[in-house]
Amino acid sequence: MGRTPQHVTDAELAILEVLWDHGEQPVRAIADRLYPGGGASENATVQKLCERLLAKGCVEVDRAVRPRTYRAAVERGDLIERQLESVADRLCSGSFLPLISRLVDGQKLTPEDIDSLREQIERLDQERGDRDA
Amino acid sequence: MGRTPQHVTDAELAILEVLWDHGEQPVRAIADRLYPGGGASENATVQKLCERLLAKGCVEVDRAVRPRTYRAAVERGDLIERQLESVADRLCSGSFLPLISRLVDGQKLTPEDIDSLREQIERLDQERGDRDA
DNA sequence: CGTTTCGAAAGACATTCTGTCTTGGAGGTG
DNA sequence: CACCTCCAAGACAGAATGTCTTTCGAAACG
Repeated sequence: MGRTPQHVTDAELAILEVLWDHGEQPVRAIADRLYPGGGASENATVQKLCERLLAKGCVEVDRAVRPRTYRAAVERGDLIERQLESVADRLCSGSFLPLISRLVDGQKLTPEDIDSLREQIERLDQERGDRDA
Repeated sequence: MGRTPQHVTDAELAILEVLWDHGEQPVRAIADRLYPGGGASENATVQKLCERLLAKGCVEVDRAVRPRTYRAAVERGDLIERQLESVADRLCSGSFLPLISRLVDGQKLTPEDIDSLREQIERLDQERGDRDA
């Protein structure tokens, strides 16, 4: 339902960061973190952003408790994947290999990253071998 | 100079696609491809988009020839890299490993992609070995 | 029970971005 | 010079984005 991979804006992302890092909490608490010393209008801003995130399926709300609490309904990795899909669709006809190739060939990865990547590949190869065998 | 990694919009990307696929050409020719049967206003639209791409450093213009020609100043891979950097900055504090992990672990890669990727890694390892030795 | 405080929801608002179109003028061509 | 193409600048509407105000209902408190 409502799997709507819409774009998450910067201000909305800030909300999600708080929810990811500190868990479920009411609007007020989120606002206190994002706008220390903020007043009523900042609360309303956070409220509006939470509503938009709700419409995008990125957060869920618990209407049972009195100050209603919001919690993230997507993980960081989900958003990463959405964005990567968007890049692949726009620039590579949906293919992901050009993305990876670019990362590997550029100086974007540390030696540790490369190591980790190689292990991941080997693991994948192994799984594939198991299936084929 | 003016290395301005600004966001390239969809309409601008369409211009770049034409330049990538068919090389340097004047506004008129680009418009004919994007708006077959289009009139003067479509030309102006393409003209405006080319100006914006120019401001973003994504195209260059040859002012010597009479109908001035535009050519791409960035490659597809450059844009891919920009976008990946943007995703990494927004969602992973600039780190690229989470992006790769997500790509490899998800079902986003075909077996052929995996093969290609493994070769790329081996090539990198070899270069690294040569340097270290 | 009346009031008073608080949170929720809706909407108003200014700003920016995006795609499109119009205008005015420069620069060749005949 | 008359003409025609092209370029540059800007006008424009619609959407997105971040912020704020207003309103309403429900809970808390006397």
